Amino acid sequence: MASVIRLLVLGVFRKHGGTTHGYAVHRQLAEWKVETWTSVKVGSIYHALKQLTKEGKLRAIATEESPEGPGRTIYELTENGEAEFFVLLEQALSSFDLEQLGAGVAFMEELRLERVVELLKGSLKRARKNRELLDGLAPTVANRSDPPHTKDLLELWSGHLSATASWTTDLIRRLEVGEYQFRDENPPN
Amino acid sequence: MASVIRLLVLGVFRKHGGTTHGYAVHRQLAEWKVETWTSVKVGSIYHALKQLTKEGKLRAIATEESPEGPGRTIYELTENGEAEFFVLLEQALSSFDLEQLGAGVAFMEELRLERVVELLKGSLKRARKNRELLDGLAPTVANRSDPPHTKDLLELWSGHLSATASWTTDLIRRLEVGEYQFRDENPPN
DNA sequence: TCAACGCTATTCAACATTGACTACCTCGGT
DNA sequence: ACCGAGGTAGTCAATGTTGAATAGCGTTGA
Repeated sequence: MASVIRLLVLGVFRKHGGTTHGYAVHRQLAEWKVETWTSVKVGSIYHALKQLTKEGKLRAIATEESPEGPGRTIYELTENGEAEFFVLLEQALSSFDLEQLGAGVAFMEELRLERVVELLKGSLKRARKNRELLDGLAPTVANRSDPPHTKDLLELWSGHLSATASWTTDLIRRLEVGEYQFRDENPPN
Repeated sequence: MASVIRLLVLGVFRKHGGTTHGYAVHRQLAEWKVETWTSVKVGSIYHALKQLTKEGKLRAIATEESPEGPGRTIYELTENGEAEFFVLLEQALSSFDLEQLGAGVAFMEELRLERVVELLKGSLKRARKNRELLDGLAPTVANRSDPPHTKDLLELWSGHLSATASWTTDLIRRLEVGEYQFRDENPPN
């Protein structure tokens, strides 16, 4: 699932009014400390730009000679790209993969609050189901002390899913008590 | 870090006496339920075999016409490959990445018990340090309720590291009370 | 008997990722 | 005046990943 970088790139384009260049994306992601909660690398940004362009989700509109340093290629978000953004966003918020889920949360206010809660509850359900699956597998594998220690490994993942689930639960609670301001809400007075 | 698949492949070779073919590796990994605790895919096995061969860590010794189905290429583990296995194994047991750590644990009895405990303690220390780093970053980022919600995302990772750390702590405890049988130990009587 | 399915065993092309490299500019210090 | 560090902006080749495709063989049930 390589869609994290694509979601991030498209999200930055929206935040920047639909028009930017690679380095600005880079700076924005750095400002957001994205390296701490994903494994995206700088090089991938430019690849994503090219790939998204090839797919008609971005359009290269100019090569600006920047005052400082080399010229930059300016891209523009297309309608197709907008659509892709929302597809990826919904996917991300439905996932229980750390990076995916994180990237989704970063842009969650682009959806309606109710929709976000709905998707997160789906993610939670899936995480729990997966956890039960792992726990259910445990009796079918060999002893904990026998290599390759599948039982131990299943527990490692189970614990990880558990941690994700409680974080998500907490986030849903905060969303439901209105701790986050969404565009379509009235501010509390 | 793509080394998980390489460690797994080399590990299967050792378990199979240093000589096997791709499909056997595939079956072994399936038997170990590796898909549940890593994201390795079948296709990657064959790539790893070729790459390791190019690097002199495996040697293609024959193309056997198998009784059922197509012919299989038999590979043999070289001395170079043995060395690589131990490098990757130590790396994996020092990591706090889920897949990496898991793959390391799967083959941990190839090292001495004391060494495994030492490496796991290192991993634990690194995980804790990383967690502190994330927690230390929290005050420097914007409000939890401001996009991209970096604070929330840092907490997600912090929780994840926490879960990994307690699993590792538990494993170390079990290792230290002798719940796992290592080759160089005397069986308890 | 024979079609459909699933197992055996691998290849391949398309796509993604990475890190190193290029190259240009500014600014502060010596 | 010149050097080095660091910011700006991106390319590229090597490497890795994925899913689909290929293709032969055995089994089973209609």
